[in-house]
Amino acid sequence: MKLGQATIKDIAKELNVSLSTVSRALKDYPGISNETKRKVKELAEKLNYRPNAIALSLRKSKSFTIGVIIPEVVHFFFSTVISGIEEVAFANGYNVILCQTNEKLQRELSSIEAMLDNQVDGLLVSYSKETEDFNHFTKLLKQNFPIVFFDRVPEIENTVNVTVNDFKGAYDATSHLINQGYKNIAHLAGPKNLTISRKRLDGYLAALQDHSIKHNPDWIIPCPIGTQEESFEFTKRLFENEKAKPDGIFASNDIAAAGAMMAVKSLGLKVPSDVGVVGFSDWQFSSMIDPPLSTVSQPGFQMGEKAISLLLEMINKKKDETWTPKTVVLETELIIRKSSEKIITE
Amino acid sequence: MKLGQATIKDIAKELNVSLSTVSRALKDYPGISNETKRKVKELAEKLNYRPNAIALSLRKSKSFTIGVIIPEVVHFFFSTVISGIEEVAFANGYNVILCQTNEKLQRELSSIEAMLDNQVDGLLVSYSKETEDFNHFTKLLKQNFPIVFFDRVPEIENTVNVTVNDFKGAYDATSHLINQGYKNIAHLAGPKNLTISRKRLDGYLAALQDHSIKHNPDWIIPCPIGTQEESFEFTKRLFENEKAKPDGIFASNDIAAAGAMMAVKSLGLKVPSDVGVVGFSDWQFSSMIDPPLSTVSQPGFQMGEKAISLLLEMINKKKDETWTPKTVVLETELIIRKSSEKIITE
DNA sequence: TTGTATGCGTTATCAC
DNA sequence: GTGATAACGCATACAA
Repeated sequence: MKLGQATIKDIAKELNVSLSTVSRALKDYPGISNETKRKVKELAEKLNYRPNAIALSLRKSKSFTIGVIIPEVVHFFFSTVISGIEEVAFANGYNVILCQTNEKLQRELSSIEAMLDNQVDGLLVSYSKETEDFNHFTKLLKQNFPIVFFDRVPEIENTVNVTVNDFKGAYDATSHLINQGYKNIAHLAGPKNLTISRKRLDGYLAALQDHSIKHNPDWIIPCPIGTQEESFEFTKRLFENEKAKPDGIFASNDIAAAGAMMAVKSLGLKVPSDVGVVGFSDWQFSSMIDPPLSTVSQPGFQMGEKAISLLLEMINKKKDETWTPKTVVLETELIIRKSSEKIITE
Repeated sequence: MKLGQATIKDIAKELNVSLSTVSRALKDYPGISNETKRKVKELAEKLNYRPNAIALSLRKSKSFTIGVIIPEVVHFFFSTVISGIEEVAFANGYNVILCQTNEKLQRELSSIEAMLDNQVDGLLVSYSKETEDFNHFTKLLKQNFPIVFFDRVPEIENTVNVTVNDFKGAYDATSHLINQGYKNIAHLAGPKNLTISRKRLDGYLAALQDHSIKHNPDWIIPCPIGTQEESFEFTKRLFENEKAKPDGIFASNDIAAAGAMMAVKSLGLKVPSDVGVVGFSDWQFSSMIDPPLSTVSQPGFQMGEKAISLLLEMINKKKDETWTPKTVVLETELIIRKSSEKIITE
C-alpha cells in the first residue's frame, strides 16, 4: 500500500498555523506575510507535498478527467487519434481514461457507466459496430452532458462531431482508379450501421456515376467483420464466380485491401497490371506491402486534437450555456502508390 | 456543464430518513427493514442515482485507478499490451489512465507527477528510450508505492517486472538463419540503454558463438531511432561499403527489418535467396509484406494481463506487508515465414 | 431499526 | 494577516 502523502494539515500542524493559511500561502493569495509564505512553501517542498486531486475534484465537482470510448486500441487509426487526444489533454491538465469496447455494445454501455461513476467531465466516443440505437447517448445529451463523437458519428440531433470527408475520400479513390483505366471496380464495404461505411459507399457510387459507369450490385461486398481473412475469402469468391471479372477494387479500409490483394495474387493475377487496388486509412503497413498500397489517408492525430479541443470548450462553458451542434469535417488525402498505377507500368 | 447527479442526500431528504439509512439500504446492510430498503432502492433507481466514485476515493484513500506509462500508443506491440491491461482492469473495477511519453524523459517525469497527483493506486511502466537513470522510480519504490515494469525493465533492485525472453527469442532467430545456411549475419540493434536491446544482442552473439561463427563488430548496427528510414539507410550503407557482404540480417524489431528488406531489394538483391531477414515483435504488417517477414512474436496481450495482475496483487496487500521482487519472463515464439527460407526455395 | 457525528483533503466565506 | 467553519459525497463508529 502507498504510504501517506503529506497534506495541508501536516504542514499546518508543523508550523502551528491554520489550514487556511497554508492553503492561501501555497496559492500566493494576497494578505499573507512573505514570511509565512516562505515557511509554508519551504516545508511543502521538504515534505514533498502535492495537492490531492481527488479532494479537489470533490470540492469543485469537476474531475479534470475525460473518458475516451473507442472500439479497439490495437487499430492504427484509433491509436493515432488517442495520441492526439492525449497530447492536448495533457497540455491542458486533463487526464484521459480509456475504455475499449472491442466492438461490443454491452461493453460500450458498461464503459459509459464506469466513466460516469468516475465523474468524467466529458466523453469522447467512437461507437462500436454493434451499436444501432443511440439512446444511451441521447439520454446523456439531454442532460447537457458534454460528448464529442469522432470518426464514427451517430445520425442523431444536437451532437458535436469530428469526422473525415469519407464521401470525398471514397470518391477520389474510385475516380483515381477509373482515370487509371480500371473500369470494373468492386467495392469491399464496411458494416452498414456505420455512417462512414455508407459515406464511402456513396462516394464510390457517385464516382462511378459521374464517369457514366453503371454499378454492379453484386460487386458491392459487405465485409462486416473487417479482417484480412474475410476480405481474402470474399474477394477470391468474387473473382472465381463472376464471368465479367472486376479489374479494380476499392476497399473501405486497408486491412480489407491487403486481404483482397493477397486473394488476387493467389489467383495468379497481378497488381496493378491486372487489378488495381485502393484502400482507406493509410495504415502503417500500407507503404510496406508489395506492391505498396494506394490509399486514402485520414488525419487521425488531428482528429484527436480537434475532438478534445471541442470537448474542452463544451466543458468550460458556464452552466446553462448550451453549445451549438456541429460537425467538423477533416479532409482526406489520396496517396497514390504502386497498387493502382496502371498507366505508368514498366 | 454537467447537471447535478442525485446524491444520497437527495434520497434521504425525499424519504425523510437519514443519510446513513440510505447508505446502508443501498448496500444491503443488515438491520434495515425491508420496507425502507425497497423505498430507498426504488427512489435511487428513479433518480438514476450513482455513487460518486470521487467521494469514495477520498473516503477510502484509494482511487481504483491505475496509471499506465508507455512510450507510444501508436506502436502495435504496446497497443496490444494496453489492450490486455485494459481488459483485466475493467474486469476488476479499475480504471486505466494513460500517458505516453513519446520516448521523452521529460514527459515521463511529468506524467508520473500528474498520475501521483491523481492518486493512482499503482503504476505500470515501460520507460522511454531517453531514460538512463531511475531515481524517479526508486524514490517511489522506497515509499512502497506499487509499480510493475513491463517489456522495458530497469536494472535496479526490488522491482517487479514482466518481460519477454528476449535473449532466447534472439538466439532462436539467429540460429534459424544459420540453420538455413546464412553464415554472415548482421544485426540491427536497438537503443543501448534498453535492456531488451542488450538481451537481443546477447542472444544474437550467443547463437553465432554456439555455431562457431566469429562475429564481425562492424555488422552490429545500432539503430537508436527505430524508424524504417533509419534502418533502410544503415542497411544500404552496410551492403554498399563492405567487401564481404552479409547474407543475413537479424533486426531487433520488425520496422527495422522491413526497412532493411527494402534496402536490400533496392540494391537488386533478393530476399530470401540472397539475403535472409528475421525481425522481432510480429507486427500486424509483418505477414503482409513481400516476402512475409519471419519474426519473433511476443505475447503482448498476455504481458499486459500479467503486469496488471501483479500490480493488483501488490495494491491489495495489507499495509506494511511488502512484496517480493520478481521478474516474470514470458516466452517468445519464432514465426518462420518466407523472408528467411533459403532451403525451401522453389 | 434508525439517527448523529466525524473524517477523507481542499477551498470559499466569514469572522477577528 | 490569520483563523474557524462549512461544504463537496460518502461510509462508519457510536448512540439511541
